[in-house]
Amino acid sequence: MTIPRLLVVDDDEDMRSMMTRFLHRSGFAALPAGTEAEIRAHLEAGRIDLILLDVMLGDENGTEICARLRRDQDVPVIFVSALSADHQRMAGYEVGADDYIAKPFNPDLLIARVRAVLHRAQRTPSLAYRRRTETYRFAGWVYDARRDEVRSPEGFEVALSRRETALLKVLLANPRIPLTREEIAAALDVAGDGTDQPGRAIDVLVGRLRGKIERNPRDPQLLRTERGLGYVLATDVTTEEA
Amino acid sequence: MTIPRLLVVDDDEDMRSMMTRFLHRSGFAALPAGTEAEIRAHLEAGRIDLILLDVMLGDENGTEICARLRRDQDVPVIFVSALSADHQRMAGYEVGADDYIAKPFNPDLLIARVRAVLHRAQRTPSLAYRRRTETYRFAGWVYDARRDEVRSPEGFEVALSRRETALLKVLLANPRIPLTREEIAAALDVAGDGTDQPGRAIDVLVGRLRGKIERNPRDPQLLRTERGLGYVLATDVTTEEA
DNA sequence: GCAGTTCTGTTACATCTTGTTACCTAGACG
DNA sequence: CGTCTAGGTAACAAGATGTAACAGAACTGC
Repeated sequence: MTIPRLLVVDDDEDMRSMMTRFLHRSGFAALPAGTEAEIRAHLEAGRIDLILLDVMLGDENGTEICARLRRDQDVPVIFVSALSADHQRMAGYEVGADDYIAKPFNPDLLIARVRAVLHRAQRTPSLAYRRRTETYRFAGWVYDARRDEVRSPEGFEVALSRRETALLKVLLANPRIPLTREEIAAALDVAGDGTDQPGRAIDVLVGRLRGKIERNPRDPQLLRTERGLGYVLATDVTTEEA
Repeated sequence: MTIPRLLVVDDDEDMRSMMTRFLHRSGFAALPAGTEAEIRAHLEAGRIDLILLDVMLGDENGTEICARLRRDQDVPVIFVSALSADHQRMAGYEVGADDYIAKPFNPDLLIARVRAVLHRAQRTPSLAYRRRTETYRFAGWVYDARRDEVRSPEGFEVALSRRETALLKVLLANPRIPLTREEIAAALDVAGDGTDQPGRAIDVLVGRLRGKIERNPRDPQLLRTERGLGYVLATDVTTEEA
């Protein structure tokens, strides 16, 4: 079972990054999107398991977007909105929403409801009555989250620093999805204070992780560079519950 | 589509009949139940599409019932409860609920949420997403899109830059079809801003790719020039699904 | 506390990528 | 053969990325 891929649609950058961060921490892949065109592009480009859709998108309207999507897409949609009156919720369900969450929301509750919808959509087993994923495998490597240890394909244990481990987790939560330095930094700095310096910390961190998990760090096969964009874990990841 | 059959589990007779009435009015079959034994009897006796489960059932506890049901049943469950605090909701989702509705509730909203869960539960779990072609072969060369690597007929891996790889992909997608510089540029610049300068970037790029995949770059056999028109990949291409 | 070790961000410089420019060659055509 | 034009490509420049070296922070064992 691969990691669920969610689309986070919100025109507020802060809200989007906040939600993305929480989702990443909970083991989801979260892709940002701002317009209907971007949503459709993502749907065509690859598997999307669920869309978190803001109702008020500047001049756009989330419900109308959802209604149009529903004409040819059955992807699960959860509305996230500051409009919490019953008739507004009703409008959401009428255009085919799977759930409707009022802002401000409890992040843990959001995650729980995302899991519930995903479970019902039969794309991922609900983690509710199962253990949280504890083991990730990729390209022969194994990351055991419980023991917090990494083993190479040959079985040797590789010591990663805290920061390197955090980076690996972020990547494992988003296999094959290019992440910008900003996204990575945001996911690493859970207490993101927004003071994002334009330093090269992420580059150096990536280089250090490469030095430990790449066969030939000068020619990285796993942790690839997306020039002008960021980095991507260029392999599939399988997960197992403990 | 037959009429959905719901189980209404509540120990309060008034609440039960009220919910049942609303459900009937909305075209559902609503069966009352009060205990776990009754629930299981119904599940075994016939099809049940969804359970509306009160959290506080006298001396029984709805969440525990749900947790036990989940061991062998995947029937959708919506909790209906006067307990609306976040941690109480979380507890509901943790035992596998599909939704959690606080009392008192708006009957129309209840119906809408029932419909949403039913829709999601009854949808076909197909939604197979098509894999993209992963391997291209041409004139002995192999381009593995998954690994993003190119191998010469002799088996050597050839390192292409991102831009060169993109060009190769465009050509592989259009074998034997001459492409103008404008068409190539448009295909390469996904975020085509329309500002197409008449520069020689494509010519130089073609030259660089030739330098890597042509036996004799001065006498190109694969990436031919169509004088006055553009360039063409002068070979057949076979593709394989992963 | 304290000294040694490890971790992590910054900096500086090397390297890689890619578009532009300038100049050259190959064909076309008379 | 001379001229003209499209195309080839070396050289350059700008920008992005890789990484060694350094220093302060954090941590460890005592």
